[in-house]
Amino acid sequence: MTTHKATHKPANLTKGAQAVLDALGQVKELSSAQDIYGRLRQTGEKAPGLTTVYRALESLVQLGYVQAVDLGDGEKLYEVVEPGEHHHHLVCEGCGSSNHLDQCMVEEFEDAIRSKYGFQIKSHVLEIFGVCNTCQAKTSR
Amino acid sequence: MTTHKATHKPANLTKGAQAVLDALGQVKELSSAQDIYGRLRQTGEKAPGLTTVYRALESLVQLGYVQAVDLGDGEKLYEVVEPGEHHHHLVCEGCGSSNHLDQCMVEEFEDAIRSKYGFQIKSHVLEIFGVCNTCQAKTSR
DNA sequence: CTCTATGCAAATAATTTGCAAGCAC
DNA sequence: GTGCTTGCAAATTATTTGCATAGAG
Repeated sequence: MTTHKATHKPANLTKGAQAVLDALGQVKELSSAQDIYGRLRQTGEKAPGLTTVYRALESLVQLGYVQAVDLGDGEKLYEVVEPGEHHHHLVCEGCGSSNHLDQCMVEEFEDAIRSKYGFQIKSHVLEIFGVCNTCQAKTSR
Repeated sequence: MTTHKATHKPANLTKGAQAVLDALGQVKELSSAQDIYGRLRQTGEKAPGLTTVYRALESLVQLGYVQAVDLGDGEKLYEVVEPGEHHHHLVCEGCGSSNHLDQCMVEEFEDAIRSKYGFQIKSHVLEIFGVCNTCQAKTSR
């Protein structure tokens, strides 16, 4: 499986969007807009404002560089993805960590759904909650 | 094996919760807390307050009579389900309608995920967005 | 100069919380 | 009376918008 791993060099990005993308690229965990804003404030001295962060995220999502994830707790989370890609998470209720599923099971069903319901899939949301390996050990202690 | 298909008669519900459950049972579409609140105000003369609606929904979800759905647009939607059940939706971006998937594809993967990632699934979220049959016809016009 | 990007403050919107009154048993 | 339920208003939180300034070409 040749995943043609060519991380498109982000271009045409505003300064703010670039800063946000960088900040987002430095963390492995999902981050909220406010997280990013906070992180930028600490790191740089000339950090973009919250408004800019929101606007930057909006365009980055639009451009496909960033994926938005909504875990239902009132704030959206973001993470960097390969342009056009997307993925889903295993969110641990114990430690709050989230790992990517290396494969999107929904796509396997797209054809079936299309033919069964006559529904053409444009996008989807899939997040799985539970207890990760590590936390299972801790809990059963 | 008697499939004992007895729609558990909701008991022990507060007046408010009962009203909310009734209102929710009368609509086929997903409804927001505010929707329900509005509907209750119109219908009855002695309608519960917004606070009560929120609190009722919270307990109904807890009890398993109602399922909460978050489509990522900032407000949670609710619908009545058989106690303990849950299901996912095909949400049409054209007309906003949403239909249930008659089967939860995620459950088929639970074992695979458990053994592959050592992750124990407690719950999950799956919503599919696209264009329904009807709207495809309209759009291609 | 002209246009887009940015930032601050104010505006929204959904939901939650504090607290006093109402009802059930 | 005691305790759970309710409702109103105020508080909270995330996000958006108005508007005026700063920066790029």
